[in-house]
Amino acid sequence: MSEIPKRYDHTAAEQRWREQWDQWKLHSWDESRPREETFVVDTPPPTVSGSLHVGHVFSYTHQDLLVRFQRMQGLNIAYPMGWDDNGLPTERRVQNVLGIRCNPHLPFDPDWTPTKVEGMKKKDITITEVSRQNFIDACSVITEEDEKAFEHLWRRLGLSLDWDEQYATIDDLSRRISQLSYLDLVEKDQVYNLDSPTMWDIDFQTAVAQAEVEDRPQQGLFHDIRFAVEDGGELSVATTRPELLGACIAVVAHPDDERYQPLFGKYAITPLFGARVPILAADHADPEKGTGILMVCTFGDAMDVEWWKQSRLPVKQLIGRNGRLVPVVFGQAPFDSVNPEAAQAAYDQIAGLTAKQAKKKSAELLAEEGSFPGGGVALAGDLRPTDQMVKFYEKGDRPLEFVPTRQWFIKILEHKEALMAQGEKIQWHPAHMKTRYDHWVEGLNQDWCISRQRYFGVPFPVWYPVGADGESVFDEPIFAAKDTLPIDPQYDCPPGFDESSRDQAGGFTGDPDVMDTWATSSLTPQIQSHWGVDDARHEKLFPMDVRPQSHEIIRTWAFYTIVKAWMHHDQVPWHHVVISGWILDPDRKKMSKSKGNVVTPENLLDEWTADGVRYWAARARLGTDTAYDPSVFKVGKRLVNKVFNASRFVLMQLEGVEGDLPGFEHITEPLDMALVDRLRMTITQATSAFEAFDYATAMQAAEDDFWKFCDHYLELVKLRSYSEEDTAERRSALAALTWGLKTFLKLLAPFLPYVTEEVWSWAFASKEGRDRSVHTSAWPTVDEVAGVDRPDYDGVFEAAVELLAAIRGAKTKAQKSLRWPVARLEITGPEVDRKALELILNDVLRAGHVDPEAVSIDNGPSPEGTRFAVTVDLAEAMPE
RNA sequence: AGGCGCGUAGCUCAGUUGGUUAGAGCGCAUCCCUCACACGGAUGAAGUCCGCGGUUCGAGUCCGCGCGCGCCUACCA
Repeated sequence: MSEIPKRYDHTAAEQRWREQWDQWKLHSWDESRPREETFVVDTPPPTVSGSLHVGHVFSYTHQDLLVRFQRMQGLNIAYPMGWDDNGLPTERRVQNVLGIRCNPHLPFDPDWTPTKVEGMKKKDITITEVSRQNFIDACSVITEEDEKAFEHLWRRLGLSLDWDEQYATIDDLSRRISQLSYLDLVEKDQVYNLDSPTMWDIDFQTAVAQAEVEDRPQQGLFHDIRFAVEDGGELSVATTRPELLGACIAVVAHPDDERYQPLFGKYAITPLFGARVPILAADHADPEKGTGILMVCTFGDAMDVEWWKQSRLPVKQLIGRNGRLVPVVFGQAPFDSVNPEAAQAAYDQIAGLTAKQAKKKSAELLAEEGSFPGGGVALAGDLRPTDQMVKFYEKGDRPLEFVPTRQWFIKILEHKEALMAQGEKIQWHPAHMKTRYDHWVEGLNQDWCISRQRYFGVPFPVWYPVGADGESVFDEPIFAAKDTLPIDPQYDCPPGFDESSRDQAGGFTGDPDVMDTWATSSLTPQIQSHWGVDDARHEKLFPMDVRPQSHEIIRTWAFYTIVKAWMHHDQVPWHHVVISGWILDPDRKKMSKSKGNVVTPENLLDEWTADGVRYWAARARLGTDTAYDPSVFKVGKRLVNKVFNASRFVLMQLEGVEGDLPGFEHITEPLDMALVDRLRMTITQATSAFEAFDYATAMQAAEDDFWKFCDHYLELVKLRSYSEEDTAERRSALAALTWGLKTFLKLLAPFLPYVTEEVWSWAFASKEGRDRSVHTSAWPTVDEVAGVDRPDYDGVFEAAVELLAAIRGAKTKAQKSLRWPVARLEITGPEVDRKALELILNDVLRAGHVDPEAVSIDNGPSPEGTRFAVTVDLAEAMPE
């Protein structure tokens, strides 16, 4: 046994164990072992350019707790680390830090090296355009620093990740597998490209998918606009988007709406632009809302898009990709007008404006005399405020528009049932999180748009022929061969072509878009398993056991991953999804950087120890959002200290022992048997909780019993174990202490990996094999102590605790030290309790400093809720 | 507007299939340096289990209706 320090220096110990674990390769996946002995985790790759905050510490600790339990079960752990450096956050960060922009049409420049412009004045920075490959290289330079920060924190926190298994979502392997996935879906006819109105962010100038859209409340203004009816009369339309009046293709009311039934089939004439538009019946018109009749524009909202698709009416697109109104010519299809000159004069005043500016200007024009056909004012009454929900890109600042563009889609709408069935095959923890998945799948209304008009990302491995007329033939894409991946169609040429025919009539052109980042991160299981690259490895890792993640990305990360695994493999990607909650600040809002309420994790580790911080995370139940409460760190640190000191005490008792530590066959004293019996229950509870992924309950069971071990058992057994003589009584104590401590260390090891390993190394570690580290030692089972008898009566431990508390209470009330001797102790109680008490009476009397001669025990009633009535008379004075 | 979850001590949270007198920690109060630990320990005070109604011998727990909070979906005339 090595020298035991008096105090726990957590900083030094943590560092020492980190290095030792690395040296032992304790967390490495063993590729040679079979799948059934392996536990595979689909680790969430953090967005590396995001900030590190306590939320990360929280959820990554949860994964690690489960992993550590499985490792102690003897399983081979595959727990890799991924980095999400693909996509907009990285693109923006790299642009800002290096002062560059990606231009995928530029050739790769092997001599270019990134230079930081951070801290320079804005006017001194000249933006350099670089090729996509140079941009990707620059990204890896910048993200490397961010990854270092994560890795440093993760290591300090004691996450048992396999650092030899890392990937990044923009690296060659990830790009290769993303492109392979796309080509596989092309072969399976699950992907198509289409020129159609799509949700479009005017600032990022890219298409976005349904999952990336969020609704935000906005205040809109109803404009009541008078339309003339061709055969005479008029109608009034209420709209919040008067700037789209020129895009109006029809006016619709509900088929049952008697007010408008006489008008169906007639035509209306729009004010200002004099367009002749049909008046039609449509189910989506709500008679209660507005005036009950509305204008359909291309495109004001998703309903307009839906209705337009089945209407066969032309598109009159006014909103451009930059969000400004595009120039159009009135009098030419589709912008026909009964008065082209007036229409053009009106439109020229709003062309080039943003939608917001055009809205205001349109209202002014509509309020002018003569704006209504044949004289009068088209804008009726006052503008009326209305609360509306408007679709935004989740990262965007201005509302989405529907703009016709060519995009790639994965078919998901026609697979709702199958995807729902896949959700059924996965165990969700907690179970109610599955309803979020179900709701999302039920509510799908668009196929998955996977193309983005950005520069930094995984390109589509596709080219298009360019016809003799110079137009790209999008219906005849040329796909890359799978064995050439990853490719970039901006540099690489399709088979049979060379660079000279790029973008030439009769030649080819590369697809300019990149994939949605989810198209890559939906493949994290396949990236880790090296699907399509290393079949043997794939078989050993796929499907995985567990996907840990948080609940807000069920509709994206979980959903898309399930989609891909089903389409590629007809399998679920993993058998369990484990959902962590959020850390909320005291106002019950999610902690996030933008709200300025994040706490830097490294300081927490310094102050409260890594184990203490892990304790804090482990206290939160699965899937439950938890208020940030720093007082819990203190409790964690207290537990760490307690483990250290209690262990020191136990091992001091063992100091004189020759040879092996006493085995549990020496456990003969009733109190010691009672300790073993308590631990049987604790082992059972902790194990079944962990098997259900409920680490919080597992920890609570271990922690509660450990405190009882310290506060009660150690106090009771102390004086018996102090004895110098080698008696059976003492040997029983030492055996129980040894086994008890060893078991508690194991039960607490997943939560407090550092301090338990430190203590383990003093007494229990072997040179080789699983017992070298507590973290690979076997998780305790009740079978180990099958040979230890139970005490003859129940409640032995509880009876001892109750009597000792009565003795201590008397001393505390008298404001005496707990060592103060007891002159007389009278105990009365029912027979069954007295029998139990008698089994351990000597231990209690020793711990309470009671002379056995001063005790009387009688049959009699005890007060409600107690076993005994106890009278304690203290001695007059403390003996010298 | 639908759905999911939640509402228990000043605070953060446990509370199994309904079953004596509802628990823990923090905080608070009083006390104790004791040969593992004062980075410790002992003892104690503290609750209308959100409200109303119902089922039941019995409800924090089950059912109904409200109220409040969070989230997920839907909602751009």
